[in-house]
Amino acid sequence: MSEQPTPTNIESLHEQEVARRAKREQVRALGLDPYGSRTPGIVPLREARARYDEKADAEHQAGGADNRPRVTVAGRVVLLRDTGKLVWINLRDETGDLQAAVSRKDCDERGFEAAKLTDLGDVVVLEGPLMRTRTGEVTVWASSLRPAAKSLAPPPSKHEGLTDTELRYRQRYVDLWANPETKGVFALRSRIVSRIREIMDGLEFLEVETPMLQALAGGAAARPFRTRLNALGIDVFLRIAPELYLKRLLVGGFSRVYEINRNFRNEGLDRQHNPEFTMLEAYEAFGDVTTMMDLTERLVRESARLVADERGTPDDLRLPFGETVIDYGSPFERVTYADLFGRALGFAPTDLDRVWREAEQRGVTAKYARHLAEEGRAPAGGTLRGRVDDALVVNELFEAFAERTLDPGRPTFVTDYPAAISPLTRPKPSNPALADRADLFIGHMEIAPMYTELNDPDVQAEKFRAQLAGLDEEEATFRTFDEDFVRALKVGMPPAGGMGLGIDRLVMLLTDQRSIRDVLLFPFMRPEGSGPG
RNA sequence: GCCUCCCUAGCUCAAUCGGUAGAGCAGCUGACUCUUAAUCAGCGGGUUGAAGGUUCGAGUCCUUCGGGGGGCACCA
Repeated sequence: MSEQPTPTNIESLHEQEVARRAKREQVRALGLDPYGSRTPGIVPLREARARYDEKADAEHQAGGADNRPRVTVAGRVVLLRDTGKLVWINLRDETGDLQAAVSRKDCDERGFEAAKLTDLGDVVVLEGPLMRTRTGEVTVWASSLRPAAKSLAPPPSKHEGLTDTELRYRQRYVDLWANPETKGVFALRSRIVSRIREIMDGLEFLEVETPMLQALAGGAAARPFRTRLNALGIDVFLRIAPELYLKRLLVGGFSRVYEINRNFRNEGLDRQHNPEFTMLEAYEAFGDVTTMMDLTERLVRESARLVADERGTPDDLRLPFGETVIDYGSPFERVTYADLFGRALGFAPTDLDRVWREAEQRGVTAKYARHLAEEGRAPAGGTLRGRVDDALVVNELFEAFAERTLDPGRPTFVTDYPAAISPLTRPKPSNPALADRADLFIGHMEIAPMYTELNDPDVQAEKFRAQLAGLDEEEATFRTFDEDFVRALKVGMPPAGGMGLGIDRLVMLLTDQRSIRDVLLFPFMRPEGSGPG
């Protein structure tokens, strides 16, 4: 046929693909299309198994009338046992596995011949009555079999599946059919996101979509991806956060908005970071950090409940994550930033002499020295104090030594963050050095920050300016002052609470996956074959 | 970007101190109408990620490159 590979081509193919191509031709010679066609009435395998009728089967086996339910099923061939005039085929679809048998006596002739030409990994359609074998296995006893998709690729080990992590990520389409657990993770992810949408919609939050292509990449402190808008001849950025647009909607009069969508950050890749990741961001007019904490706790607990239901233990919201068990059922812990700092370090974050001494001893200020040196502003061997914001150094100590002391099994809100590291957050009226910001930690991961949003345009403008002051040239190109956002605040934004929930990390926790790549269908991978050879 | 470990047949894995690459499954040929990781008999399959180097001899040691895992840095 026209699409047959040339001889030189065929030599380059692996023997197993050659064999499969030959069988595909034999299927065509039978007058069957190896790639199938529209097929009505296909019953999912789990449903087919459920339709098995014990009485009808017994009646038929006793020589009575054949009232056995008949089904049409389709699936990928995951096991194959050819005993001559009887071929056993184990099918798999997204609902599970089911056995079928194709006998020379009971199947149509072309179907039987096609069964003999079937390989592991092929997709086939079978039709026939449901019966139980002598060993008790519910089986579709085929009256017909039709090919639906010839697989030319040799399948992974039918026993071990696909274990090579690189192949699992690069060829997710194989991983998904060969390792059913993988499909389970992504099905659960989908249901978790649906549940979150249900809850948000039920609370009358309006789901919106805001720009992913932005002329200014604001709303967070991260390096953006830069791209080009040819029509206007300008550079634009993939968003690092939707925050500044969602807040504009509060100005416009929407009182509760949320968005579940992708953010892009041009940073490192590791077990908790992918260049694109999914966030829920929500804003509530006349809310504050505490209403957002309540909302976050509810979203996380209800998501955990969904997973617990799935596990068949709906009343036990303690779920495993690696070696630890996380308790989603009890009220989440709350601890202030200063208390946690003091407990872990043994002195208060306001004791700046001690902070600087410890920071330099413990080496957390080294990177600031390096940065200043790179910019040629380094004080030769001198102290950094006075040149680096105290709050940044406090936070270095906090992240390096305090965060890790949190109990990974108890979801915990850390509250009252320093105002200096929270530029979009409203300072606490009772203590302007602190911000009305909280962060939820679970399993040693930061899952969600929550804020009382800043809505004074003058204070916002001042914070933007302060943030821009110390930037190098490269950073300055994407951290431009967002004039329009300040203009929006001048129009007047109601007081509001806001939050961002990292969906991928939440799914990691709830599906017990230690790598973000295991909860992303297509995690970012270096392109194949880019180098020499 | 840095450190470190890994890459052997289609898949999953072996190969002692540097001694001339094996197994199971898959594939091919044959047998088999209740098997289910089917079984039985036979057969083929490798530039050991790539390129250099050391050595009488390299899957094994060294260098560079590619890809991956883990860690650091950056960040959520």
